[in-house]
Amino acid sequence: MAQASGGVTRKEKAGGAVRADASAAAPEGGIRRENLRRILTAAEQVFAEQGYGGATTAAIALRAGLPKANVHYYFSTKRDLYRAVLADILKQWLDPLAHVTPDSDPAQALAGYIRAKMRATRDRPVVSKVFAGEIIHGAEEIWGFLTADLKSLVDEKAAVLDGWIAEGRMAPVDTRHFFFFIWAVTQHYADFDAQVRAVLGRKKLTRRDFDAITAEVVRFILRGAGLSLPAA
Amino acid sequence: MAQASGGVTRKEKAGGAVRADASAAAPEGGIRRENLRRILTAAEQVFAEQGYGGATTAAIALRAGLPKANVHYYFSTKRDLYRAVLADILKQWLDPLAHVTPDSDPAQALAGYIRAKMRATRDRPVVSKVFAGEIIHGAEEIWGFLTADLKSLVDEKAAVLDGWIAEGRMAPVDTRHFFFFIWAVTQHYADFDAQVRAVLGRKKLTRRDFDAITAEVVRFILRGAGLSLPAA
DNA sequence: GTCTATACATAGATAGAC
DNA sequence: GTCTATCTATGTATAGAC
Repeated sequence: MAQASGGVTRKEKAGGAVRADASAAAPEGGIRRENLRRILTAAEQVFAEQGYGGATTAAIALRAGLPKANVHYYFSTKRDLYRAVLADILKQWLDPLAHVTPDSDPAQALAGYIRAKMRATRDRPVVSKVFAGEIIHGAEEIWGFLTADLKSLVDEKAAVLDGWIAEGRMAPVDTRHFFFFIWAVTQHYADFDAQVRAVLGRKKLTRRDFDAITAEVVRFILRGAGLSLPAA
Repeated sequence: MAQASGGVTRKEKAGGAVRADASAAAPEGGIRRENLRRILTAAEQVFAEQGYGGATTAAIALRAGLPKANVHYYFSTKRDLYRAVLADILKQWLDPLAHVTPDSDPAQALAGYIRAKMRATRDRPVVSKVFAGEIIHGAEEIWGFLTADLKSLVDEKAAVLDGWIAEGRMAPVDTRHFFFFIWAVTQHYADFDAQVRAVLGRKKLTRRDFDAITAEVVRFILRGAGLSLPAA
């Protein structure tokens, strides 16, 4: 409130980008940070619901609770904002694969990976939908990520699985396609949830539903790799 | 050329919809039919590439090789055109499931279904992408189809599989989710082909690639159901 | 039945007061 | 750093000559 903006004699360059200068006492610690977060969250939802083409900056601003011009202040173009949303998403996309290491038990490691993917699906379905839309429409914006980061990681983890196969610890499958199968099935429950609910005749899937589905998915995929979990 | 359009004294109602009246000798059999086909094909591609929101009637008209106004002559709104494209798609969506009947051999029948789905994926990837986009964004337009036609068909076919399970002819799986798994994996190769190509490091998947992938998919899914094909 | 020209709305983006 | 008012481009849709 008491934000005295006048009287600053120091010259300031226009167009500064990364500067996190919080002159004049930001009361609750970073309006900028807060607004960025609001915009990114809102954008993620609108892009997921409407697609890139169908999303409007007005709708994003509305959901973020900010005026339209404010969105353009932080992201000069709609495409810029879209890229930022994708960058945000990619950061968390690779994490779950950490479960898969050469010395782990195949069934346990893969089950862990699948469960992590299903958990991400349940907790942040919008993320999966934005990602899906991007790939369906050609993946122009994340082509570099797919051909570099994702490809190397898959190559690396596929090699781990190939090792397991060589040791007779799992059935001989095409390991890279095996990852595709895992992604296909897990993401299906985020991206195609409308179809899943329609066919099952459910208005909404409960947490309990999701746990049951996860167990079924794990069983199915492991069996496809000639594995199974101890009955516990 | 010699198309005498004047002199018709017969009164014609405006806004007639379904009339297939080919007055005044259509030389090569149905300009209307031909144009409708061109528009629908073009629209299918543009919707697949850009999404509903990103698609423009101008782009569709351009690809159809017709003036923009002509598109609006046949489909008064963009949404109408979109609905027509979806209707076209839904007609062929259920067909492949015909393979699955109570008296068929489980492995053979399911393999046939999976192969049919993969073939459709390869031959008409755009169809799958339009369908995917529609579901991802809430399936408003095809909700009726999903909850009625698709649901009944799945319920019916799931009952067939439940029968097989009761007879011990396949592993006990949740049969409706089993269909989700099949759709997820098969459609992944149409909808996420960009990701598949990026990770495999291939510019384009050949016909041979596709046959190999299909075989791998069949093996994987059947094994997930405790089945396998005779080695042939 | 076809197509040019155009109306009308809304989109993305910016200028400039605060 | 924020936001009202506005510019310009583009989109959907239509009127009306041919």
